[in-house]
Amino acid sequence: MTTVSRALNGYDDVSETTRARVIDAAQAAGYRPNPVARRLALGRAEAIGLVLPRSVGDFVDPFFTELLRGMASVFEDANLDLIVTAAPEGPAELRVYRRLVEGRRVDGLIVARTRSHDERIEYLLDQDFPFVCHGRTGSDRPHAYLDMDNEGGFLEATQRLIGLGHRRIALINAPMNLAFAQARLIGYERAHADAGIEIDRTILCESDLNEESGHDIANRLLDFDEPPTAMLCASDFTALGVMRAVKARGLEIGVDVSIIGYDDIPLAQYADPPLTTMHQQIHRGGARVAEMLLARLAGTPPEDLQEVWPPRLVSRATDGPAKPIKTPQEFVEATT
Amino acid sequence: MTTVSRALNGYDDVSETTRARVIDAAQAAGYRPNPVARRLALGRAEAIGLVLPRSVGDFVDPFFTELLRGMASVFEDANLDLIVTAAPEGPAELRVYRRLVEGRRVDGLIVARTRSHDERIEYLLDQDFPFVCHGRTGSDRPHAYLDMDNEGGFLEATQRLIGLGHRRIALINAPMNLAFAQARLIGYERAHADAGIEIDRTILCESDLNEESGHDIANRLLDFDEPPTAMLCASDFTALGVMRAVKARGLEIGVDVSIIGYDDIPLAQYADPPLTTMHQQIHRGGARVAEMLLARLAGTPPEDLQEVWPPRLVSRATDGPAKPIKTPQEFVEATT
DNA sequence: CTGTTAGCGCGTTCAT
DNA sequence: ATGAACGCGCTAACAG
Repeated sequence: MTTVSRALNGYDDVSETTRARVIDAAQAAGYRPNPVARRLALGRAEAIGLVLPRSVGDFVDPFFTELLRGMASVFEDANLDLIVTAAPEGPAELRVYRRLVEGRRVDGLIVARTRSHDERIEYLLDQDFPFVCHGRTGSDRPHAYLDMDNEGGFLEATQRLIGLGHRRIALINAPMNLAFAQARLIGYERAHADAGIEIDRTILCESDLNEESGHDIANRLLDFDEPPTAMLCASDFTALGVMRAVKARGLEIGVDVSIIGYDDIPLAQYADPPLTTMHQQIHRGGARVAEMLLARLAGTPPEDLQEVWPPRLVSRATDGPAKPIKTPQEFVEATT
Repeated sequence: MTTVSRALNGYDDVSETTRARVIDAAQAAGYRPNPVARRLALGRAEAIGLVLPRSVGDFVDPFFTELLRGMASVFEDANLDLIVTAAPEGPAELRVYRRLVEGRRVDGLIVARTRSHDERIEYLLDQDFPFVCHGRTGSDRPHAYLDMDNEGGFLEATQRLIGLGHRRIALINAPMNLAFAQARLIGYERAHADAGIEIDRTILCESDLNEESGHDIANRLLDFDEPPTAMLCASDFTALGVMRAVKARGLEIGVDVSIIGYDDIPLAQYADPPLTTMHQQIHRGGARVAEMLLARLAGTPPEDLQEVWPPRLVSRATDGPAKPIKTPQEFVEATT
């Protein structure tokens, strides 16, 4: 019985012939070690947890399935179960984390949708519990994360618009409690600072990451005396809403108003006109986060598990050169 | 020690005062029963499995997150872990099921995206393993399921189009190996039979449930000598692709061509024009499936766990009366 | 009503 | 290189 365990778990103090014999016998008898007994003996849960966050407009977020799929196969290969729970933001959320951690139900956690001040992360750090974030957070204590370079992405997108001559670029950001929203604002600001352009704070907005919200905000912006000539959106869904508002006013997208989205959802390339946006590899990101957690559990210090992936600008047809702004003088000339 | 277990697990052979004392002490000491030890003693996994299927165009499926969320809270309240894995269709998929079932990693399973002939279901029935399907399948052996009434939904949608005077209604269905695709075809056929309308099989198509596929199929249909006056789509994404193709030809949606989608994705109401489609409550469905599995584990026979929910037609602006078909005679009169 | 004892099925010391 | 005995932390059967 002992030998069986040692053979199956690949110990080196068992002869190869014996091992082969054991494996054959196990195969023939259809024997599978009971994972629960194994877990009790080892004192490990052999499971990883992921808590699905619920925030506004989350239905529109096709990412979690993709993220899950990316992670699932990695964990499966490592013989770890992936346990998924759900919790709304707030005290209930932390209770779920406590149950998982203090109930020793999981050996590690993936924290998704990080917030700039994130109590979940502070809690896990306090408990010295292994985890990897998908996204960054404000905490200065070392921890593992994989994040997209939101700052760089918005820097690039903003620079592109500035390069096209735009000077009034609205930012339709995500809710500012989300860490990536802050990063994006910084990228946006940096591009302006580098170009020596002053930002009009009245055209900085927060959206709920869905179509309707983008539509409403765009309408508000277009009502301004001096509306923005370009709008930089936090998600493609937001951008689609913006496009709808712009079209409804008879303005031409990419000519009268330039629009850039974020995420590169499959629909983006089929929008009318096709949407310029930033692409990121969700599936591969999920797999990588899982691998990082494996490394963390194997002892790699968190400082060595910090990655930032660049998004890729996908240039399509919703952005174009800024219309030269007419001076009052020119305006008179043009209309007479 | 025994008393502790009995008190905490709510047995009735322990005095209330003792129970209170035990609970207080447990609270004070921060004691949490070790779930792994409990599982070993009970011989249960206290976990439920869900295998994410991967098929064509799945990225566009925003449902799984919603479905997961619906299930997760129910299982959490029942102290069951929800274990999520992923597998592509095929032999690998069945291996994942085997690992879960034969490795005693879960007490029950949710089977999503059922196929008309579904080996997963046959396997689970053979093993006499508890499970609930989200969707139906061709098996005649009794098993638990929650399904949307796809047949009724497409019956209703088709009847609506027929009522509007349409006689050439294209069906842009999902891949026919999926059970719901077959049900939808039947609903479509029944509506035609009831109205005494012959179906032209050349306008029956299969799409990949995404925008691009809908676009391509619509273009093919519109090239016909006698193109359909209405198109019934398997998903809203498909319908959006159809709309794009129709618009590109300068045809007016809801006038020249009527379109009905399926799913009522959030974007549907903001499409141009707003999309008529069928709505279903994914989140509540997920919760219900979870409850049904709980009942199944508690001993309810599968025959008593079969539910079919009606989808709801959401009438918006992509469908309208069929243009009266001109006879050659009328055509001559109209053009002279 | 409550305490004692055995056993769930592994992994792992310690002998051999 | 292998086998015997113990323990992981809990629940359940059995006494008291």
